Amino acid sequence: MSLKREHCNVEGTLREAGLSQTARRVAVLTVMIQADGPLSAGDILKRTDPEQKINKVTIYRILSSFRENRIIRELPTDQGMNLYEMSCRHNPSHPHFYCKTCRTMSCLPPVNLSQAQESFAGQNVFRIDDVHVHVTGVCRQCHRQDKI
Amino acid sequence: MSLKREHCNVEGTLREAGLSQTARRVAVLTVMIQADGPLSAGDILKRTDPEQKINKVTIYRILSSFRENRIIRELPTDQGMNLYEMSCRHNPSHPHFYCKTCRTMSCLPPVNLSQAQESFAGQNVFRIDDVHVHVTGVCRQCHRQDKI
DNA sequence: AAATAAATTGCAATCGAGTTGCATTTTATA
DNA sequence: TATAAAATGCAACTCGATTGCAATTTATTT
Ligand SMILES: [Mn+2]
Ligand SMILES: [Mn+2]
Ligand SMILES: [Zn+2]
Ligand SMILES: [Zn+2]
Repeated sequence: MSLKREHCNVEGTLREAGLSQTARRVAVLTVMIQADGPLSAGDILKRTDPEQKINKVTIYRILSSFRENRIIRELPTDQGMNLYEMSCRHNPSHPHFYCKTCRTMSCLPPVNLSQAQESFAGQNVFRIDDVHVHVTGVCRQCHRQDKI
Repeated sequence: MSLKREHCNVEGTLREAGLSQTARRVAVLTVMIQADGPLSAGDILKRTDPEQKINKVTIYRILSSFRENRIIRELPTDQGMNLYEMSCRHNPSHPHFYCKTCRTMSCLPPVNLSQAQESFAGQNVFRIDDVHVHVTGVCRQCHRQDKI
């Protein structure tokens, strides 16, 4: 489920999103593109050049701007913190497996939900306790009330 | 997607789970059974009898025991807090729709994932931004290492 | 290149859902 | 009733994430 091969271009991605090219954004996006799985804000901070000593607030603000621009997607965990991964054409939306024991999230191939239980058996999955589908968007009521 | 009609019995549910019948547990479970959608810990606190003035810590501990006994299931939101709903035979696992605008979570009927986009169109869904499948359990590595 | 306006960043403080330790109260069992 | 076990309240705490504001950096215009 890793990508690596033929992935996004940092400068081009920022330009297309209309985000100015700052050293901080380039550093964070480079980490995200090179990641082989979902990362937490703390993971990202650790993987940036220590010389840059980026503030954690900056990490969160950059992650927010990336999320708003669909450069990354945010994956909530059962532990109350979020993980992040690239959301580009090289990495379309897919299921994730979260191990409650080692608290690691791993990516799973896209699959038909009704076949999920059997299909995930071949992955790094010993036991499945729950399969949860989470749909996000805007409801009719909010659209009617012009909240968006 | 509401239940109401022919739902679980409070005393029987606690007994089957091996949980002692305390006034607090009865109050929380009654709220959960009567709920017409996922509730937050704060929602539950508000819906219990003010005369009982239950402590929020007690709410969280009761929710944990209910979750461990599969009486309820926990639904993480994009806002960093959890919602809870009954996890009994009357309410099998199903997708949820979370509106980013009004921050309300509503239940959706079980559906084939590949048909999700079209199938959810008839619900209180104006626009779908993301369909995320979240699988929870234990990975092979953790099982091998006897962490469980 | 220098000046200006706009956007980004760091720092400290703060938020808030959720947790922990411990004393007190309630429940189950004898 | 007496006793042990479990549940609860209270206060303090954790930690990921957010906010306000001043300082810095970037983009844009002379
Ligand atoms: Mn992934
Ligand atoms: Mn539901
Ligand atoms: Zn694991
Ligand atoms: Zn809404």
